[in-house]
Amino acid sequence: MPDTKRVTSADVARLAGVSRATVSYVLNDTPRQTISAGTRTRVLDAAARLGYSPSAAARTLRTGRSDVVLCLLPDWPIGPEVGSLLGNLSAALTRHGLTLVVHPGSRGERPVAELWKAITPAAVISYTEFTDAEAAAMRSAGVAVVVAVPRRGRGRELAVPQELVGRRQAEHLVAAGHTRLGYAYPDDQRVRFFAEPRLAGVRAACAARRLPTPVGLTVPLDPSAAADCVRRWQSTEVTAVCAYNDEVALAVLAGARTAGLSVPGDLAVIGVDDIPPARLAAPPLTTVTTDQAVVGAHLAATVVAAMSGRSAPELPAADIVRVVPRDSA
Amino acid sequence: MPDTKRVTSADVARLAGVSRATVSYVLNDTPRQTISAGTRTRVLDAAARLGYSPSAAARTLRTGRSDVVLCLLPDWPIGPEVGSLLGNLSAALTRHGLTLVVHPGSRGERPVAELWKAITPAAVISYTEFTDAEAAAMRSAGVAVVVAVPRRGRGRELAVPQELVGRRQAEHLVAAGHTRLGYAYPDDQRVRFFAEPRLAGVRAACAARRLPTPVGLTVPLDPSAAADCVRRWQSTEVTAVCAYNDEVALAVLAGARTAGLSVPGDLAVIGVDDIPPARLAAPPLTTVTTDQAVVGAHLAATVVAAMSGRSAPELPAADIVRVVPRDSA
DNA sequence: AGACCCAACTTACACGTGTAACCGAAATCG
DNA sequence: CGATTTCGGTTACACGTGTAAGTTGGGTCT
Repeated sequence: MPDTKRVTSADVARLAGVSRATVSYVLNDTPRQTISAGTRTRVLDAAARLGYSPSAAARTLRTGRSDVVLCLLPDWPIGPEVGSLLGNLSAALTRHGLTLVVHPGSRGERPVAELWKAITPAAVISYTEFTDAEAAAMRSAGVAVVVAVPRRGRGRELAVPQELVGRRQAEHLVAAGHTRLGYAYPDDQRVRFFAEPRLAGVRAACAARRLPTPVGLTVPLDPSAAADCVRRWQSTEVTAVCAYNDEVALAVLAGARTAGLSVPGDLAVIGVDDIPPARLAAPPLTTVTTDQAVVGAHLAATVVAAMSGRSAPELPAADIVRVVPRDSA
Repeated sequence: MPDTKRVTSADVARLAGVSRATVSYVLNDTPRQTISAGTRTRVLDAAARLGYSPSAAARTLRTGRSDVVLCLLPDWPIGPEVGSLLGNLSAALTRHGLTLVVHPGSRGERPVAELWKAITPAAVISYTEFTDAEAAAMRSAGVAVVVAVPRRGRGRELAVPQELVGRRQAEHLVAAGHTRLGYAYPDDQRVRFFAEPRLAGVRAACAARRLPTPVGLTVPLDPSAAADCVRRWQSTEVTAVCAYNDEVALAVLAGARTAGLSVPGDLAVIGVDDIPPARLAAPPLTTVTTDQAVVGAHLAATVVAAMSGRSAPELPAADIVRVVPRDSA
């Protein structure tokens, strides 16, 4: 490795025969600063020839803010929906001149506090609450903080209303004539933050229709264990279950198969996410899907709003959560 | 937003009644620099009281390198394996004092060139080849470049040898007595870089045993379309198929079901990845899995090796790819 | 007692950039 | 024709940090 020295704007200036400031003005299209066409092309040419790229560190240091948005991901099992959301979010932020980077949850080895220091992002998106001290520290460093988690205490949620997801599931089953519902709770403690509000949504939908409260069971991703759950549901006269997500729903399907029950005849099942295996299951799985493109765009809009101190826009939640009807319910 | 000014090391120095350099020495535990216990605690105390956190930009600017490793992800459908790999990679890098951030492929809207400038990473991990110009630019900026993609031309691969994955699939089927194999190719053009070498591995295994070359078909993630593929295979006397991954394998399963064939009686199927739905399928899906923890650790080791100019360590490939036997093959 | 060393600091500079302030010349205006 | 604006730049400073190169004063060795 010859370890060539970094090419700086001074090198460009020297080659173009102008001052370093002129280079900066040309490259940043600074308004209210006039540059003759001749020198402009000379500077651009020199920059291209040298392969100049400005130092992000120096720029960030000088201007005080970068165009990087940092997304802190908890230690979740990351599936296609999260991947899709991140892709859409990245695209949406790019449209606003921002750049998304994601930090996967590293088994809590290092506190998040260390990370945002190391990046100096313009904004941080987090799916976990910060301590007040952390939030204050970030604000004082000029970082716009966006917490995309359903806040228990506060009135409105920033993220996709997970209650609504649960409600849609229940509504679909009730519309099909079911009156006694079950809820298939995930075995993974890490996703509790998602599971709780979804279950709450199912409960709310049942309560609104004066139906009995759904009987919840924790369903492991294992056919025989799931079969036990299915038998328990049958013994309590449950005819349809809402699953936390498609994987749990597939477990319920497998459990029903093992227990010798037919779906949806003996038991109807509805999932969440519409992962690719859902439509390949036997029977094809009815599920609830969220339009991640809209969610990504909304999250991006929330970020830019937070950066400019304005308040977040509304998310047209009702329009983006819909049932994908297949054969399992 | 009161927009409090950033607290700098000068503030800490003032409060502790020492010079700014002393603060830096204390906070960085600079070797060969002696600090009395009294001032050390005074500095530490002042820093804690003010909530001081050093400016990453300034530090990066001064030292020339940051401790951030940037991973560029192409526009792939991101599943649990990728998520698991990233989590393990992040943990492994953290163990080396590095921080991982991931950039999800944003539909090619912005060239990657823009991004590494904006982050000033110590290293970049990419799953796509760079142009020579890009690589040169990054090297000249002091970025260690690691390309984790099977290089066609070169002899050895950096990433997990995908050929080996295919070989393992074929070996398992052959060991079960199958002689005429099929290959279920994914419908998604974006994963071609993974699919090609896996298919090559299957071909190689067949050739080594003097078996006919596998008959490849592109299998969409749709039951009836997959059923067509299954019938084609049956008409060419294929008794077992290797699928590109578990999703495609599930499609084959669904196709066989639709076509009225039994698995593994009429057709054996083996997938790749061991995603959670695999064991929930009917029948439970035999699959090939890769130990992502080892891969993550190896990738991290490769990165630190590249940063210090050394050559990459060997990956014990043979030990980490293994078959998960279930009922489908 | 003088030479010397070492602990414990401080002073001073460099990293690469953005931008406010300044400046000469040419053009415009009253 | 003098005053003033506009054009096309340059000089100079600040951002916050790491660290090499001094600078003390007190102790040690010869």
